This record gives sequence, structure tokens and C-alpha cells, in this order.
Amino acid sequence: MQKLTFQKDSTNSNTGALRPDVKFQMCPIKASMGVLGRKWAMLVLRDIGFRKIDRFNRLLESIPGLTPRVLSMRLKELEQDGIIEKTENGTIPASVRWTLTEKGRDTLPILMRFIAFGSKWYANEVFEDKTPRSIKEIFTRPESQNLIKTLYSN
Amino acid sequence: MQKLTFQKDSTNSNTGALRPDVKFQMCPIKASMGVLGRKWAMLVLRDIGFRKIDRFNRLLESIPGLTPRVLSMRLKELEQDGIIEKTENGTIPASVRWTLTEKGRDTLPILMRFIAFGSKWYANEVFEDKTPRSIKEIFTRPESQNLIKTLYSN
DNA sequence: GTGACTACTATACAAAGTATAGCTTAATAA
DNA sequence: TTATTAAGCTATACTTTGTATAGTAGTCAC
Repeated sequence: MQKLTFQKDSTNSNTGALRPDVKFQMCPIKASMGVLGRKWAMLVLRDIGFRKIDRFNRLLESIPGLTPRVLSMRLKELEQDGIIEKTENGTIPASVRWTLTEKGRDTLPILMRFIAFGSKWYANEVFEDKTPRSIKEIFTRPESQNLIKTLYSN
Repeated sequence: MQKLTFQKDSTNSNTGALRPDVKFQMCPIKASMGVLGRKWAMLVLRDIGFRKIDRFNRLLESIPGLTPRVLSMRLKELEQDGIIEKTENGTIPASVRWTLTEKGRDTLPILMRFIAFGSKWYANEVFEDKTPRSIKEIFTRPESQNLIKTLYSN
């Protein structure tokens, strides 16, 4: 467990604040929160990105509490923001499949950090044995290692 | 720009899904969303954690749109969840200061990923020159390097 | 005493999310 | 033939969450 400490910041009267060297016109966190910050958005991305659940009704089933109205709204917002895209094959009833775009795949490192955080700090709810776990303890199979490395490290 | 690809998953009929090797009783992302998923929560953490803004009225000023009612609620929720803690010095009027707990400091890697994501994909709004930037291009000063390494890499 | 600063709370309203039902098209089952 | 299922939604009403604005109490400086 690494202790996080802040270094003195010579440009900022020693408050210890982390300051960017480039001026932000808008905070990138705030910008990201626009669509990703809405309720259920992260869980929809989790299912599409990690669990490969790509159909409307399958997403509804896999996310308890999510209603069709809100799922429909989240999918539209995520699509308009370029985070996911749909593939409609021409059949009727329409068979829609959702996948991540490049931008969408770039949200997975964020999700991985949430997995790490939740597995450490909400172990009571997350694991049957209530024991906190690290990412490495959760994804141990050799097939997972490349992906974990890509999504969790630099 | 690294391309993210998924390896075939021999245990899961080749859907390419990333599956944990430990059973989740509850998804750690969902667990994390409880308090962190509410509106403004991440921005409050950003200010307390990175910008060292630790007073009620200073937080209100620094987060446009946030109202005292909601800030008061978010602070209470984050405190109850053990993410932040308050220091009240006995003076009247009470002078309250908010700091991150260990759990709170563990949210900073999540925020760093949001910074990275936003700086890459919302450059139009984030930077005056509308050019996407990486974390390394944003935090270039030697004093920042240790912190960035801790919060961004493993 | 006037105004400013501290950290809030109160009230009313608007926006966002929830619950439930229903729609359209087509394939399958009885 | 009729009903059921499944696809992906939309409609309506209601509840929760967040917004806007004003106000509170205590203390200090002027």
C-alpha cells in the first residue's frame, strides 16, 4: 500500500496543490462528467466494454434498477458523444448491437480504477469473504494480463 | 496512441469479455458509484484533493453551479463514507477545513484518469488551442513527476 | 450599527430518474 | 387461429434529486 504524499509546490505558496503547467479553459474532469457523470452511464459502459453485453434488452437485464426509458437516453447520449456506436442489421424487429468506439475504449482505464477502488474500499459488499483485493488478485489468468496492463498501467 | 484489443477468453466461448477470477457479490464499479456517482462529488474531491480548497465557501466559489444545499449534502455523504474528514477548530464562527482520508486519496487515481480522458477527448473545451494533450504534456515540472507517477501509473 | 465573513438551512421550483404499461413487427408454439 | 415471445423502444404519471434564492446565527472590522 503506497502512501500518497504531496510535494511542496514552489509556484504556489506551498499549499501542496497539484497544478497543471498548461492553462485549462475548462477542467477536463468537468468536461468528462458531461455524459459519463449521468446515472447508469458507467455501468452501461462496463457491460458493453468489459462484459460484451451489446443488446438493449440484455443491458436492461444485466443492470438491475435501470429502466428502458433511461437506458434509451443513456445510449443516445453516449452515441452522440462518440463513446459508443450502434450496428443495426436490417432485420425487423431491428437487431441493434452496441460497441465502444476508440473514445469509448479510452474510458476503460477509468473503469479499471473504479474496479480497483471498489475492490479495496467496498470489499464488504463486493466480495463474499469481505476481503479487499487488488486488481492483480482479481485478474490472475495469463489471458487477462495483457489487457490489465493496457488498461491499468500506463 | 495505443490500440486496445481484447484477447480471446477461453473460459467464455470467445466473446472477448474480461472476466474476474474471483466472484463479485456486487460489482465494485457499482459499489463505488454510490457516493462518487452523485452530481458534483468528483469536482468536490478534485478541489479538496488537488487544488487544496478546503473551506465551504471557497468550494462554492470554485465550482460554478454548485449550490450550498447540494455542497452541504455532498460533504456529509463523502464524510460518512469515509472519503473526506473535517477539522473544526473551536473558533466561532466555526472554521471548518476538509481533507481527504486515505480512502479519499485513493480516489485521486480515478480523477487522474478523468483528467487524461478529458484532456484527450474534450480538448475543444479544455484547451484554448483545442489541442489534445497527455498527462505528461500537462504536468511537466519536476516537482509534479513523483505525484503523477503515484497517481497515474501503478 | 453597518456590512462582511463563517457555514450553513429553508422554501419553492425544475430537472432527472423510476414504475408501469403499451407499441410495432415478426417469428414461433399450441 | 390465437397466443406468446422477443426485438427495441415510447408514453404517462409519479418520486427523487438538484437549482434558485433567501435567510439564519455568530463574530469581526469599521
